[in-house]
Amino acid sequence: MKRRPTIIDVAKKAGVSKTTVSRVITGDGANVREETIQRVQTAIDELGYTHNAVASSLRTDRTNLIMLSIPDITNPFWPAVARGVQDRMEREGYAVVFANSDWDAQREKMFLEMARRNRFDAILINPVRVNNDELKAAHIHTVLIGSHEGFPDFDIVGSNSYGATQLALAHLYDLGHRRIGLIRGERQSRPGHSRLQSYEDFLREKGLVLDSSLIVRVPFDEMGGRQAMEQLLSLAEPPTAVLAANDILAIGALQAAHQAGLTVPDQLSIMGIDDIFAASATTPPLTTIAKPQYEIGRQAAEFLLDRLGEQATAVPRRHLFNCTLQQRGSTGPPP
Amino acid sequence: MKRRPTIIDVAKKAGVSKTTVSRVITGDGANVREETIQRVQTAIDELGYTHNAVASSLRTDRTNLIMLSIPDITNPFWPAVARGVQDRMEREGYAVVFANSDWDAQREKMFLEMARRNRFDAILINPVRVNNDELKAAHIHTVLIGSHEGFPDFDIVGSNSYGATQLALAHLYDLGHRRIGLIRGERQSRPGHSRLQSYEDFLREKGLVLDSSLIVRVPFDEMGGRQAMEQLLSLAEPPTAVLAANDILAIGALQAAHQAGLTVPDQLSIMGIDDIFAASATTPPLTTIAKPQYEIGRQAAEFLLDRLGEQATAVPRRHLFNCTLQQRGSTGPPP
DNA sequence: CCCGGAAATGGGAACGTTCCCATTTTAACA
DNA sequence: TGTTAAAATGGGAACGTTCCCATTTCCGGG
Repeated sequence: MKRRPTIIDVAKKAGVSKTTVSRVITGDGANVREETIQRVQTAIDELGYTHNAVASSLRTDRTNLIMLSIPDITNPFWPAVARGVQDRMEREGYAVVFANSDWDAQREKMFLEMARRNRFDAILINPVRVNNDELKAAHIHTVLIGSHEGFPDFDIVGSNSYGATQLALAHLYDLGHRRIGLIRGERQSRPGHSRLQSYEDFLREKGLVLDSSLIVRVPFDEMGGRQAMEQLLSLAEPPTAVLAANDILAIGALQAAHQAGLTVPDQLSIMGIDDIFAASATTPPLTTIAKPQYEIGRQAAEFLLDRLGEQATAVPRRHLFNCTLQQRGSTGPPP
Repeated sequence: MKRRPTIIDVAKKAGVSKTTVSRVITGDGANVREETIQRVQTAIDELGYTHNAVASSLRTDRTNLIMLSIPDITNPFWPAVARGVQDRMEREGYAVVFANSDWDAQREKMFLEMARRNRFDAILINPVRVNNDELKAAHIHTVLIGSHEGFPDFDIVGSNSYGATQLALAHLYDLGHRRIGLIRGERQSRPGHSRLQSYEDFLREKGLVLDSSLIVRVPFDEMGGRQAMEQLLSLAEPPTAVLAANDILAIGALQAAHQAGLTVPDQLSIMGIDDIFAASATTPPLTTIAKPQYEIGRQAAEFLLDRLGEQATAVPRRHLFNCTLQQRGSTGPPP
């Protein structure tokens, strides 16, 4: 008899009904005598009983499982966010599990489908390709992470990426730079867009001319950053400062600059956005814009818990954290 | 009527039995007429039916969910491994989900318990604190990742970390270094141990004296690396080369060396192990030992699939990949 | 000592699926 | 056209839990 013991076995052993056992297990011990609890507990221990969450979920329609869907687990930005999510959700008895889509629309969809079929209680997602309507059609509690436009039906937590870009550009401008390159990522379409918008607005406000050759769009990884920088340096009139849409791109750019024999920041200033771990590891350490990653995760969890409670009808909320300048060594006055 | 449609609703609509619907859904269409399949399919579409994986799992005792439990999602080593796992497992219809214990024994245990209760089909784990017997007691298919000793009952996939250390030390030795520091991590006890062993063996073999002040043990993060390096530099007779147990420690060490005004590699050589992304981003880029991360993940998945098949009684296997030297700019002859 | 209400416990039914086994339909062949 | 085996379909039980509602037990006050 290899069968796993069930609550019925426990009930039999303890000489009570399965209902009583269930009450003990769920901690719904309100109406169970202390002595009975003990008896059940020992039966559980002796049999080595383990709760079957699947059966429980079937009956209750809750799994206590939350999915955190992100595009790129390689980007250290996310683990920091995840920590905030976990700390909050685990306290409420939820387990948080990662789904890494690797920028793959197919995979993102697959995970979404999985969360739905397996009745995950909710999803936290930084969407890659999926849109508002598809998410809505999934009929699962969802909170978005990232400063996305075009998702009117969902709670969103993110950072003010428009403001972050302004902050970065202002820093470079104040140092005296007037010819500033922008390295954008190809993939993360919407925030990239918002950064572009911000860039254009900034130039307009300061009365600088918009030179489209200063805007380069590349894949969202280190190699992309390198390529972009090489392209910028090959211009007849290269920029004196470069802002990359995230630190990974910036690090790639930094490497390319070194390789080209340029001294940073004396001959060229480089900035990133995010303030990931590696940003302080480069030489010179990268000036960047820090986002409150842990807090973002935490706030997203907070929204989610509201949704999981009774706030079902609440209107979609939006919380954008402000970003702060992390001034390090990769920026300085123009040559 | 807010209720989600079930196969019974579908069956009713299509004018067939629920059994037939089930056959269509599970793709077990062997014995279903093409026309019937079509009819069921349209009913499914019209009702917007979605399969309830929870109910299915209850009946079949399979969830097609795999947990990948790792200590530190911040360490870029793991995403690379994960990719190998995912690519292989998803092809077989499994979804891979991350559990990040953050070096926390409590959390690691929690996730293990969760995988068990929720009837995950298997676990891939790089154990932090959990031991052989606890894993065995969980009664769930498990494959270990990492070169751990003390887990006689499980398949293990990892890299030859003993060999990796030898390789690193040989590189430094060949460059002429005779006084080599070792930075160990505190947490990852067993492989750290194996590295220490390797270090001692190497010195013995080369007839070098073992100076215990050259061995520093610190927390497994960047700050740890810095501390360790500061400590080593404060010695009366500091080492001419330093090997760190992983790249993160090495990067911290590199920073500390810069801060102390040392030129790497002219005045001091530094090496890491793992070859994570950031290793090539430092200045100078880090010489390190590369592990075949993707392949490790892939092989682990392969072992797991065997277990999930019929190999239940197979004797535990062990696959250690060899590592290769990634020579970059952080090592050179001693001053 | 009995009564009444609260506390404790128990017995199905239900959750949505898959599997076993039985039954019906199909089609091939004599 | 009848026979038969194979193909297609259907009905109920089972998976292990929780919930509803009924029943029993307990205990203090009259």
